[in-house]
Amino acid sequence: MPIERRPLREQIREELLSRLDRGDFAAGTDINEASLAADLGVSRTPLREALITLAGEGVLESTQGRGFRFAPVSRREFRELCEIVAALESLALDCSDPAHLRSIAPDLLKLAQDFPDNVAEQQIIERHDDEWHDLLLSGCRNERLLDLITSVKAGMRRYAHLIAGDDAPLEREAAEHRRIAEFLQADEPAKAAQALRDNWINGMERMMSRIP
Amino acid sequence: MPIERRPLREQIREELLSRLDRGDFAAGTDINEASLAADLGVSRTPLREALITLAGEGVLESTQGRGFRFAPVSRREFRELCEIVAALESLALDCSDPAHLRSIAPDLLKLAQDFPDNVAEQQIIERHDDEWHDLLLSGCRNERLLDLITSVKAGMRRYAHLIAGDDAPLEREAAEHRRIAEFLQADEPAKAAQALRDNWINGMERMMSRIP
DNA sequence: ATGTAATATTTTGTATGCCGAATTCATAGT
DNA sequence: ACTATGAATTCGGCATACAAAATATTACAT
Repeated sequence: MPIERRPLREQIREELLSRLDRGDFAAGTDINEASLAADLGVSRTPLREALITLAGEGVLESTQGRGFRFAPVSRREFRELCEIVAALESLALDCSDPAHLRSIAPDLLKLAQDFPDNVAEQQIIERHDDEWHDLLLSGCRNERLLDLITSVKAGMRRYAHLIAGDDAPLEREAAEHRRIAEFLQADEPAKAAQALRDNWINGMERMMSRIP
Repeated sequence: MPIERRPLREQIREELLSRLDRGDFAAGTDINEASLAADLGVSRTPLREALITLAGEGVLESTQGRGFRFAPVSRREFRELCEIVAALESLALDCSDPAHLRSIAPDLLKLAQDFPDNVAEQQIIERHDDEWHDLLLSGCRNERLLDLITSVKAGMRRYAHLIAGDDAPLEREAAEHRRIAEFLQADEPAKAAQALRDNWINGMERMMSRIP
């Protein structure tokens, strides 16, 4: 087996993102590099490198002399992010091979149907949703676009833990996923792309009330 | 006057990008951190921070143990970037205040007409083109989107110096800009957005032959 | 008591140093 | 002559050390 050898900065970045998912960090509060580095068991150098990448992705803010802090959440920014991801994922569908889309349609349908069954834990649901979108975009031939989508979605993880509870929206989410998959199966990619954009906009509106 | 106080990493990033515009760096060749740092008169630390940022924007690549290199150019990647920027700028138009768009239309028209006059120097032309697009997007209310566009365009700077020479494409570029401005003046934002997307796709095709 | 100035402390930003991995060059064996 | 193996060297990754800025604290004056 090939043993894992990746830069510390990447591992740190992922650790910070997953802590973010758990809602560990209070938005807007400053990050103390020394204490966080000690907590993670690394030195400040790779930590700062991770912080800088996260700042580039919009997860963090920084100001001269005051270091980094988790960017505060806002309805406005969440709307902006959703609009962006909607456009990007829609473009990704356009860049995909229609034949491939048809071939994955059954799996997408199946995944969408499994959705409401295991509403056990929050983390599971998010994973499930990500998995669905990843599969949807798996046929996209625009590599740069996929990277970009991943990066923008990282900026949305600050909002992830706000979804907790409330099952009703999930069923609608699943219904919309089914709808998209059906369009793909029927070989109507344009309609699927439109439904995908709608899905993001609807999901945004469902979230809005939960954001301060 | 408020004296400029910005992190070194940002100044370094911009210096590297402007060197890129001048075609100073051969794509694909490895970067030697120590010598580049010495050349810039800074230490490796802020240089690496700038390199990491640029890698996040797709300007550089990095592999474990081999450090950073300027990502090689390819027709494929250039097409991918153009498709992305076309979609993003189009979205930015959608997010703009129609009234504001109408109000800047005359200026956009004027700028587009000035275009072919001063074909003196390459740098001037690029600045001019950037200025036009910046003005076009100046009414966009999606801040995150504007940042993202800036970031993606940074990744396109590797292709900038390939445009040198050849005036014919520039006139077509100017004509397309005029067309977009006219749609805005006529209060037809949807058609303007379509023309903008066409502009990027056409510009891409004009460039294609120049990329190895 | 409150505001301000001077100082101390904390924390970021930058520089330097060390270690290990990766590449290169040399040498030996086929 | 060519490949393979090992030594030497270069270079990136990470840690540590230092410098500068910002914040907190205290003393003093009004």
